[in-house]
Amino acid sequence: MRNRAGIETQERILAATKRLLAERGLDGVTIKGICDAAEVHAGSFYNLFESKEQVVLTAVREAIKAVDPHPTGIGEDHLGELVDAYIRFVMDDQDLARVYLTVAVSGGLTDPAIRARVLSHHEDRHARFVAALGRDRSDIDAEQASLLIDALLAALNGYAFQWLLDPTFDFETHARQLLSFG
Amino acid sequence: MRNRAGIETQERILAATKRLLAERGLDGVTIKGICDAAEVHAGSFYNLFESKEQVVLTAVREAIKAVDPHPTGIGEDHLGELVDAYIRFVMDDQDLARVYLTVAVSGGLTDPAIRARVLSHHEDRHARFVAALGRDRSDIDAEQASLLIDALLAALNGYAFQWLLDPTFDFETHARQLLSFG
DNA sequence: ACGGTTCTTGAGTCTCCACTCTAGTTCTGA
DNA sequence: TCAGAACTAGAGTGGAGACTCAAGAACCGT
Repeated sequence: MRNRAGIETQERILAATKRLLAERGLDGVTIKGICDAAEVHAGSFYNLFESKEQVVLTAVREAIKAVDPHPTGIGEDHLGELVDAYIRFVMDDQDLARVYLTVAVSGGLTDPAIRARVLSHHEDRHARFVAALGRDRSDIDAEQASLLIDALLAALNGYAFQWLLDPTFDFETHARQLLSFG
Repeated sequence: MRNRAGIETQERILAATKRLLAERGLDGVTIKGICDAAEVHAGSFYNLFESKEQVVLTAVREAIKAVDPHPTGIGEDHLGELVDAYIRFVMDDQDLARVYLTVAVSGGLTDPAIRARVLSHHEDRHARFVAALGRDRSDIDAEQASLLIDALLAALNGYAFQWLLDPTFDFETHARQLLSFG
């Protein structure tokens, strides 16, 4: 059983990990960095977490959960709502969004497990977007719809990446704009 | 003065560095990895290169040069030609393209110098694309043109990133498709 | 207020990395 | 061909990073 003090430091460590992940990316995070930021010594860290990997995975898992709060959710029957949901995710919890994007980007390139996860997540999203588009526009055939969604998601990802590099980039306006094409 | 043997080893080391950068990203590259891949010992490496940073920068510089062979080039007056040039860059020298993209992505997140470079390169490209669009379509005003190019470049970047994660992704077809929108 | 559990500390281990050094080998131009 | 320069091998250094450990301090149910 965990003491109140333990739970509190655990949360402090997790928060520090998220912040550092968002700031420095996967490889920029060190135990020393986390411990300094959380004002904790290495021994305490390892009393509360098994390994560096575990904190990072915990942080990432929370971020992924935040991207997709409702896998087959309500109120996302239309393309506009799906895009809105993504915009909201990015704007409402910017730190968590940065964690997700940073890890997807830096981890996707190097870690096969993360890459597989990112790609499969992309496929899921693609399917949902295509379904929504089909509902909105019955005049488009399946192949064309798939290509349109490819372009939409690519542009959303491109914007997200740009926002990662330049926090002043107006992600929301740009993302919303995309719906007026096609 | 450099011997023939030295020049050859130097090239082997540089080639290995590019391959590893493309495969593992900025942080995944180690001297040991490079030396193993190039079949060389650390002593030889440091006889031919000053530091790890130097080889990496050399590799990256070559990659950047390959992205933009003609900063104010001929035969790029139209949007289609600019997009074609980018597609050609990605398809013709895939390893170098991967180096560029990987470093832009993994370095852009962590290294302020690389980030600044990526962003300024993006701005340059944006300006050239907007100018080309203006030439093709005089009916579009400047602001609208800028937004359209934002979307086009974001989608191109998104596709490039997807191709990085999944080498079987058909970058060429998708990129070409983008021109039919807007 | 007592005893067992949980927390914290901080020095210490182990491994990996970038980089150095030296002694020996190969090249190359005169 | 031979001397000086360039190259290579491979052991070694110093530092950073992940993780451990033992001993004392704080916590908490009884």
